[in-house]
Amino acid sequence: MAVHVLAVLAYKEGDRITSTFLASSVNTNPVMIRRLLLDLQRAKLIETSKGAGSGSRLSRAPGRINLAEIYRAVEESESFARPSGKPNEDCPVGHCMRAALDKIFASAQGAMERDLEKTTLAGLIETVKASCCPEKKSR
Amino acid sequence: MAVHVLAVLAYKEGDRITSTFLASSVNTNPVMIRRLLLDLQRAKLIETSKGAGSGSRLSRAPGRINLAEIYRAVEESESFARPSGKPNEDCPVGHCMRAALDKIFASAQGAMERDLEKTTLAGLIETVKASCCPEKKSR
DNA sequence: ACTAGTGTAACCTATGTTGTTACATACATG
DNA sequence: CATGTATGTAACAACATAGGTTACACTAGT
Repeated sequence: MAVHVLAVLAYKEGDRITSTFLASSVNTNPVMIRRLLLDLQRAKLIETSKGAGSGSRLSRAPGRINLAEIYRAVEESESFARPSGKPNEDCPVGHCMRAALDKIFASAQGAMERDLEKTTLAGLIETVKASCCPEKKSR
Repeated sequence: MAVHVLAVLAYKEGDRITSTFLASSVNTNPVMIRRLLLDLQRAKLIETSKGAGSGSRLSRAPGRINLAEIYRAVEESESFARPSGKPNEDCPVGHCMRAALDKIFASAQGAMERDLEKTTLAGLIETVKASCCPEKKSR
């Protein structure tokens, strides 16, 4: 969903878009969008200004933003891979295993992000345009 | 957690272990374990027999089981990456984007699994033994 | 000052996950 | 064959989490 928002921002490159507009575009409500925008701001992917006539825009060209960055920007607040964060160290082996697994899993996640880095926001948009929009142009 | 269970089974290689034993080892209850074992059976990672004096054991040597298999065995029933499965196709671009994203994400997940394939259950256990157990040997 | 917008908190609801109890079934053993 | 042990599975409560809603303070352009 973060990607969807970024894609809209990329589409209207340079313009400041309000969270209300984004919300209706992604079909959710402004608050969810704003919560998401905060993450993206922290990741320096967008710039947001306050006050009347303001909104958000990309802080970089869509060709210089890759999907791994977006993933990271939202992933850390969604903390995947740690659903069972029990400090339940009843057996020492379990705790050691966790440490070992964390390392292995971090490596795997690294591999995944390296793959995501290969796609930029601009590239994604082109793919979308090419693969789908010709079929149905209106609406 | 699935890995934890498999590790115990690997540790007691060949023996049939009851779900009750595994449950206390992982500090959960037998039903959770059995639910997990069903996934692992489907993935042909373990064999389980019914009746008295029965239980589960690995169906292959721990050196021939890699973490990607385990991940796949449990992941499909946990269906990660599809949390927002809304059929909410209010805008056509959104639907196309989803398709494109699915492809990209599948690729990324593939990269991750390829990384996980590099570690076998036996390898993991060795790592655990080497990195941790020497420090505290008892309990 | 007024208005349009963000940032943020409090709260509710729906959904999923975990834990628990219960029971039918299967099988090994005496 | 009777019995005890273990799995498979369903039903349900307890809990955690995500998503949505409302409300309100604050900021900046007009």
